[in-house]
Amino acid sequence: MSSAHATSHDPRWRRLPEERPQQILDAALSVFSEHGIDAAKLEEIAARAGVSKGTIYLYFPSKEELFREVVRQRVGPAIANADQAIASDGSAEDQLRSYLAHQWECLGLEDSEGWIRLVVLELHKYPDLAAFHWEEIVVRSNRILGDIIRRGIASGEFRPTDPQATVQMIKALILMHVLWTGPRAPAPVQHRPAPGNVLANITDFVLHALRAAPQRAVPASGAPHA
Amino acid sequence: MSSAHATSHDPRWRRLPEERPQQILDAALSVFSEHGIDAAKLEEIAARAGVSKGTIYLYFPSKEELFREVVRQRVGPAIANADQAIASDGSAEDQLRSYLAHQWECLGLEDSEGWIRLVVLELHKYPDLAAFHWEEIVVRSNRILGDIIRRGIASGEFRPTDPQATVQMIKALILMHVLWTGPRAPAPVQHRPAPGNVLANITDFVLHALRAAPQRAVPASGAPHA
DNA sequence: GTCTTTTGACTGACCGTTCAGTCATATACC
DNA sequence: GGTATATGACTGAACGGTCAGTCAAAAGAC
Repeated sequence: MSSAHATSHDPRWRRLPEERPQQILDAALSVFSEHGIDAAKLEEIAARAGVSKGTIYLYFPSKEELFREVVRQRVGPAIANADQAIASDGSAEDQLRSYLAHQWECLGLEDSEGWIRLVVLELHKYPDLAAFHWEEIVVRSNRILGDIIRRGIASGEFRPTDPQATVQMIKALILMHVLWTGPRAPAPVQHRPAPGNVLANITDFVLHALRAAPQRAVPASGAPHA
Repeated sequence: MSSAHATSHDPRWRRLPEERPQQILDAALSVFSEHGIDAAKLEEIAARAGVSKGTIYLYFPSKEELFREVVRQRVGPAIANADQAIASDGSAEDQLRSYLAHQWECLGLEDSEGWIRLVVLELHKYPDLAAFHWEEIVVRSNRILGDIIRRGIASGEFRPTDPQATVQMIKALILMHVLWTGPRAPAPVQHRPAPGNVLANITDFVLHALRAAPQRAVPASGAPHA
């Protein structure tokens, strides 16, 4: 509605040069998540951003560069955030529990499943972006989880293992289960694991795999688990 | 320069109507593995089969139907085979060890990594084929592994868990590690896990996660509340 | 020669990219 | 305030490359 202006119709568009890049990046994130890199159509990104195809090229030089910018401005920070927010005190087991819960929560968000798919499936086609992603995201993320494992081993809570290998076990479980519980899971709906149980099952599996063996000389009573 | 005597040159092609379908299916398997469904080009399949593009259409009505036939005739049997060949005697732990080793061996073969990628990440675009794959391959395969788990639980070798959830843990570990050790892994070469260690690490991780606690004493060792 | 099999140029659709033109807004001038 | 002019954000038709699928003609088999 135009209060000051008495024009007969709403303008077909408004000048919003400051907001355009963000609108386009948001639209691109959702379309890339949904369809992957190659299958994402600029027409659809434009439509979701509420602009026309040509407008995208006023702000980004190409589809590939638009993709890079989405990674830098949207995805990178989101993943970095998923790795933060872990209490640094408490037992290694508690830390690991809260790490798993936080990861599961972050990866359950809207675009995560599609983006994981994209990274696993298509990112290798863009080697420099894959390298960027590896260094900036994966290495950092692995170090955080690795530190939890190492601390647990040092304190005797966890049995001695190769921390790097253990990190990969845990990530494999999380990532695969995100794919399997997401909207494009291969299983018919009625056969999918209930998302509520999955976190508990992963946590249980991981902790049993890592906990130090009981010391035989000191029998004790009571089970840590029901 | 020495042709026997009669013909002036070798024929450019021979009529091989019986062998054509197999040649095309083999070529299609390798190209689909390498590039995925959408990015696979019929020209490339034709070239690898040693025929021209038009010939494919003499034997298969469309790219999608060709893909279906590859699944039915090549991939399905291969995966079924990977699930067989497990000794049915011995302890559950031995069975699980040999199951993991056999899977790892089968999935290390040439086209496996590409197909896993394709199935996990792209198959959902073809819902009826995804349903076919689920029923014919996944359910069957999960039952075999599930039986090993159930037997181990029944015999007391493994702690009680939800067998279905456990099957998914194990499959998640195997599948993800196949992707991570394959040629299109996201990690720079020097950071990839050595394939030789991966099987041992997975086996170790899984067995520790599943083994029943020692029966006489479940100790509260370590100092969780330090 | 006839019949079967194969070829590869062709078609049409699709999509990233371009650019000449449109029009909402800002500024200059009264 | 109102009107003229300038700006540049935005549009969408058009272009060029790619690729699944077609078909008339060529090449083998007999």
